[in-house]
Amino acid sequence: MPGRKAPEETRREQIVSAAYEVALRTGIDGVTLRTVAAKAKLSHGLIVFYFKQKDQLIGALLDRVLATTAMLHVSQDVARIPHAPERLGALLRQELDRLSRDPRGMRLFFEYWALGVRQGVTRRRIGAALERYRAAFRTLAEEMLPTAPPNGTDVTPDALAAVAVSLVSGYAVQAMIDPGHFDTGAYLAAAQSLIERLAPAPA
Amino acid sequence: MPGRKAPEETRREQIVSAAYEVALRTGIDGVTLRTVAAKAKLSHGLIVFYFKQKDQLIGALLDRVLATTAMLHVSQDVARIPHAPERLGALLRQELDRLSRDPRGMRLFFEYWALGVRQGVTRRRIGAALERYRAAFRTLAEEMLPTAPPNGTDVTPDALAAVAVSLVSGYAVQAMIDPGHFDTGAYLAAAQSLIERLAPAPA
DNA sequence: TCGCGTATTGACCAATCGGACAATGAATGA
DNA sequence: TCATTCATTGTCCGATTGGTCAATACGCGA
Repeated sequence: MPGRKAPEETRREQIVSAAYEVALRTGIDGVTLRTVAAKAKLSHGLIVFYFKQKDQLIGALLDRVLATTAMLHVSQDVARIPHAPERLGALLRQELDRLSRDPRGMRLFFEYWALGVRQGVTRRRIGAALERYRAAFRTLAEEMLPTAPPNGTDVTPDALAAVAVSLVSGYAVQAMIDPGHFDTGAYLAAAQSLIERLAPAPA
Repeated sequence: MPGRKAPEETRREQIVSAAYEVALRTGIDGVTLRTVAAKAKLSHGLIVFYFKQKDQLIGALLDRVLATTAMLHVSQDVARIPHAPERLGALLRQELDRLSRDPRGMRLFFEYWALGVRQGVTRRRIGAALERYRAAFRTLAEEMLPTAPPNGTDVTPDALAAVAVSLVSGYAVQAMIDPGHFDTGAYLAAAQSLIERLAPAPA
């Protein structure tokens, strides 16, 4: 039953969505022209029609993965917290919660990350996404660290932001592989305590 | 040229080594009966002879990956440092250095990690390896944290060890994907500073 | 109403995969 | 010395993959 049906740009999005669903269940390896076509209820020839090469579909899928995984959204509730370190701690909690609720996206992120280590294009895009994610934390970090560090040690906002990202991704690595055993509460408490200690006395 | 040549157990090891070399270059996907056979200069039929299923070869390869990646070896030099937090900091530096020198193993670790999220057997083995790695840090953490936490906050040794693991793996995630841009020195300094702040006054 | 362009299909192809298996040659014990 | 054992090879097979392409059905402008 060929013919025109959906507006052009929607088709691509529909296909990527199908690919995303497949990838969430079976990983990048499971994303095949035919599995995606089946999920989208299209012929696999059509997938090739819109994405000339499979790599282009995988590339388009990366966009969605990064958008849903490596994007930091500071909620209103968090933004209202006056004490900066506490705000950072709340943001950390929010991210860990998000990871706990839906770990599937993070797995895809790591799969792409492994790909990116060898693929120049993928690497740059993931690097940029990580940098954006870090930058969001850096804004908070700058408010937390006055020009003169409290204890004489030099903790730059940049480095603090990187540590925050490590705390998030490291949590995923450890907790997702062994959800029953890992003590999320204690982890979060320790992380927040470390951050709290870094700040000058609360206003 | 069939016939007997190498003692039985050596063959398996030789094959796994070949598989490891292949995997370091091309990832798990690149590990194929034929590529491994070529690297080991054997026929691919022989690989099947020793590992009845390809999964068993992949499983055996995981052992090597975990042994070379998620294994914490406390060197003599580090062990000699008297001040506990400083010792932990040195250990952190050692691990980051190790990752910088050879990042390839870590990529394989993450590939297996992504596999493990869905494969029960793989998951348990990676989880156990991570637990061992954490335990090594926990020993140090316990020496650092007296029964009564210094600042009233409850940072358990377990949680501190988990944070240390996060700092290592998080470093890999961020630095390996963008080696030129990431400031390793500042990161290490910040991490060490955070740890230092946690300890009671140095003896 | 009739082409025209194009979105869509399904059949087809070569390559590659994991795995099965008969054939073979070397070492070993009697 | 010879038969037995088994490590080793290469061929073969079915399944799956990414990709090509002719055929086709549908919407739209004339």
